[in-house]
Amino acid sequence: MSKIPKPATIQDVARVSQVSTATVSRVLSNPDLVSKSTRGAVLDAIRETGYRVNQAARNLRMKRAGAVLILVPNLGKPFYSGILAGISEGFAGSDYAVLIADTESNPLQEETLAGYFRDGRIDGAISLDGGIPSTALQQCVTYGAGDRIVFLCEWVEGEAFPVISSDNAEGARLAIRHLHDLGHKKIAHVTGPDGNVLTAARREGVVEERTRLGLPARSEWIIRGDFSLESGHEAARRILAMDERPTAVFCAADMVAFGLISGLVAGGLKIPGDISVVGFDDIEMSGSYVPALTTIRQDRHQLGRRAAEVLLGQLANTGKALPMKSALPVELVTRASSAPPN
Amino acid sequence: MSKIPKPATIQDVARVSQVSTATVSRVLSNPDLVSKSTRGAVLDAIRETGYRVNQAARNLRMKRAGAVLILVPNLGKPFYSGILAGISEGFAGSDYAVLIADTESNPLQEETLAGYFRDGRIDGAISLDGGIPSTALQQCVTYGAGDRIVFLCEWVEGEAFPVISSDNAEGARLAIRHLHDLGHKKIAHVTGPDGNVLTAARREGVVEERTRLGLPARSEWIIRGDFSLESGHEAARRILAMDERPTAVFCAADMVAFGLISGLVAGGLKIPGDISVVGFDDIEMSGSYVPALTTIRQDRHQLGRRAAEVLLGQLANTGKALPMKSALPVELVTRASSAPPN
DNA sequence: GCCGATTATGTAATCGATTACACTATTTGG
DNA sequence: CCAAATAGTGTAATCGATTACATAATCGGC
Repeated sequence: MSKIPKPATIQDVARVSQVSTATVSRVLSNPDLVSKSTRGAVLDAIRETGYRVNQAARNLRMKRAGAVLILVPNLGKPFYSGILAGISEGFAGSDYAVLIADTESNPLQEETLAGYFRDGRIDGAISLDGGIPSTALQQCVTYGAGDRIVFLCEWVEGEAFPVISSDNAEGARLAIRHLHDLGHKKIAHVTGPDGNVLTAARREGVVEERTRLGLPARSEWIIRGDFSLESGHEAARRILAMDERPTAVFCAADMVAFGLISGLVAGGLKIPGDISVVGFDDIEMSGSYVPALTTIRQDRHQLGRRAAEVLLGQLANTGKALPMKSALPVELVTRASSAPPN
Repeated sequence: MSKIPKPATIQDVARVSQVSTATVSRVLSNPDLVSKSTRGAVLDAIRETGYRVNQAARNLRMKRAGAVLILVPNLGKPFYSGILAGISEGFAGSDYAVLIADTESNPLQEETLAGYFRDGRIDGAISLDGGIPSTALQQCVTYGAGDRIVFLCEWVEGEAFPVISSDNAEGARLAIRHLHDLGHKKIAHVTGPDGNVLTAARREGVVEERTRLGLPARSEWIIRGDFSLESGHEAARRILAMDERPTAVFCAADMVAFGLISGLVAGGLKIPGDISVVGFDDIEMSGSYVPALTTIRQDRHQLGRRAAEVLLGQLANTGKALPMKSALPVELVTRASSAPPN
């Protein structure tokens, strides 16, 4: 039996450094209140004892949960990985634990989110899911959590929570402009699901830019999708059946582009020879897909970091909400799936 | 200003039901010790006050962390989503919070994992990463956490922790047998990265079954990959350059199969016409890929659940470790990417 | 009808931190 | 040189649960 060294408490540190626990606590959380010499002695004692603060005790006393919850629509979508990494990084320095919940596999019950706040299990939340019911959000507000919820990428229309997202409309415009610059005129767009805020923003960008550039618009060139591989494949079927095929397609997500490309290829078309394809997101696979996908890059890592920072700010400021919407820049990444029309 | 109802404590419940806090506590954690009538009164009071136990207080008193950590090699890989869902589900009933860490984006420092245990931030861990250094694991053992670590899918060779995984060798055998049954004789295998336990298990299954069936083996038909799309693509290049091409390829992961297929198609081959392809994992995309991928399905949800159950068992049993290795069955899913050779 | 076992409940210590308040020593201002 | 302000530290209450121990009541056996 090896003996397990039991962790040092603040009492131990106080004893070793010959001060009260109050002073030790102050050294940790408010060093300026303590004289330089005492502070040195305490820090030495901390090093000597290997003391680490017990979060459960601190949380209890401070009436915090010491945790934040991240709501992800579907962990399986590669798009979210970089974002989660960014979020983790953003919270790394803090003493908050990061909980992750998949809202698709574990559909959020109406009162679940508010329940987490009520039970003091979380101090704040970041939602990547724009599909949270308003009623659920209102319940959180009731529990005073209204200023500790941040939306990331997606958001709920009509609710006043801070939102960090990419400049979706600009991304769409960039994609259209790129295709236009290559010489394309007949440009189709595969959208996301109806009712999704990203779908709306990107579609608007498409329509706006297409109008601005004086490009022809046919209603069948706006194809409804749902961000999935399948929907891209379905879009390919539709396009193959069109009398007047577009020469380029901008997809609202990379996954859609993959489905589209394999569908078109299966239908005998060459990419980008016959049809150019542009995606959105720049997920990891996109660079190594065959053909490598031209796409709009979202800085997923940065998005995550920013959301973490905003939430940390809210948690620190005992002050009130700071509702705001910040859009991070996006970038066109030109690869092999787009080329001039022949 | 709406007033925020402050949460009821165990004291409130005690007052309302006219018993001591001790009794209330017992009703919650050890109902049999309390008489039926008192129990009823307490439960009524709990309902009336809307009492929820404060985890921070409970954890402090019980010297637990109330959390478990899941170590995931790369959250971005679609393979992990179902597993995480299963794990969450497994812990749903318990009062453990589930923390998730991505070991690739946030490489685990040597002492980090042990540090989590030492600081009482976690009670247990599930690792999907077989690349944890033995030294780090030994440190955990030092802190008495040796029987609260469970490996899932991957594991560390030579360490005595419980392992839950799929029957990898059997999966490989199934794949080879399937191709053999279709009439293939020249079967290649794209492996995972060297040094990975899954790579080894699957390769052994391939070699074993190929031998058993008396199939020819050429060393160039074992192609080293790394579970990535790129490595599949690279494998395609190699195969295209071979004098004696295999008529079927079994890939150690679906992602590899996707890369392989697109590479082969780009090289002018038809799948499965010229070459049949079988993957491993059955990730979400596989069914909707074009062509739909024949693959070995791992029950990811079940894997996650089992790991959660095993860890919960260890956490409940104050007893000692129960090192064991359990292999869940796998299943062949026949789709469009495999067919008889022509 | 008495004694020990069993059942049901209460009292109070405890987990390990934070912080209001009190106190002393030192500095500042007039 | 004294009152008031400031700086530095300690005492002890507190956060909200669990649980060892004490106590009271009930039961069964002989």
